[in-house]
Amino acid sequence: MSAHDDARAKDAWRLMQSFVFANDRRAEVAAALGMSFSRARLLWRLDGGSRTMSELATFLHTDAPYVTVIVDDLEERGLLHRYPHPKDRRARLVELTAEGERALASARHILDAPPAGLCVLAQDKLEQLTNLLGEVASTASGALAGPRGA
Amino acid sequence: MSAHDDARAKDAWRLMQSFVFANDRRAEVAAALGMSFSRARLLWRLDGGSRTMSELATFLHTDAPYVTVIVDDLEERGLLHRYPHPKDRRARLVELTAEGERALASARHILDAPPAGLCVLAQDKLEQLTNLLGEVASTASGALAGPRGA
DNA sequence: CCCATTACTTATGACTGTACAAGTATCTCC
DNA sequence: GGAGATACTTGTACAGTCATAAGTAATGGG
Repeated sequence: MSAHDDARAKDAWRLMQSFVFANDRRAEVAAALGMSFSRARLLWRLDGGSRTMSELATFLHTDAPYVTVIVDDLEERGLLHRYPHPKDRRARLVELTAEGERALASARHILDAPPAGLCVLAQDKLEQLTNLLGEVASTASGALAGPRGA
Repeated sequence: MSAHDDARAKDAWRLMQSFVFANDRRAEVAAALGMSFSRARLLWRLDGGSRTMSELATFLHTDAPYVTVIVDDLEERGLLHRYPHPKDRRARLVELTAEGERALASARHILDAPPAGLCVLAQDKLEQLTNLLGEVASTASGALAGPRGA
């Protein structure tokens, strides 16, 4: 890749990063759910099924004791519950409650609202942008799971 | 705007947000500088010239007492220094030291490195993406200042 | 069978960040 | 000229984040 391409990738990255940071919704999600964003991210991870405590620790990039604290808190709020692992009696599984799913839907609703800057783009350009971003995403080979915030 | 456009804007936003979150560099910046990301953001704000304490408080969305604490810390590390306002003896101005500028350059270097997913895009597509993002940015009428993290 | 490892929990401590109260010094406007 | 507001600082309390140490219970491989 030429220096020109590298400069261009840098421009694109800077524009993208600035735009996402300028339209940061994490505080809004945290406020709407009445919890920190990292708790919301844990709920997000439980979308699609149960997880073990250690898997949640890996996902959140944190140590097991702190996951215990977070899961305690969310369980106390009625958003998830723990239950024994069917095969490994050391392990616990965690799944969303109905109320947790509602909280998650609320968070998704906030996060997914596109900023004004995107909405006013011409239809053909919006389609182009989406296709290009889709290509970037598939090239990055990352599953489009929930966002990873601080 | 039609429902179709709205759905398309949503897709673009979701792809963009996921990509930026998946390539979140704030922890890396914090680790490299040995400080929290909000301290790094304060340094970023001083790029381009001095600011008053109250202006920094506004920028960081925090109370004045905490800005005092952060500025105390950064001054103690030799990254910035305070000096009296020439016209308002109540106010203090804050500016980067040479070492603070070096720290800022280091942070910028980390933040600006484009993720692999962008670098492998074809040259013509990369150019298209950059142009579209530039249009989004100018439409959003937001100055491309430093990123705003949590 | 036993030991090292794993899964999770409890306890503790440090740092980050928010918020409020109260203080000093200064500015501005009536 | 003085009262009210502003700029910043000091102090305090609290919540969140995140780490380490040590504990119990269970697993798996030698």
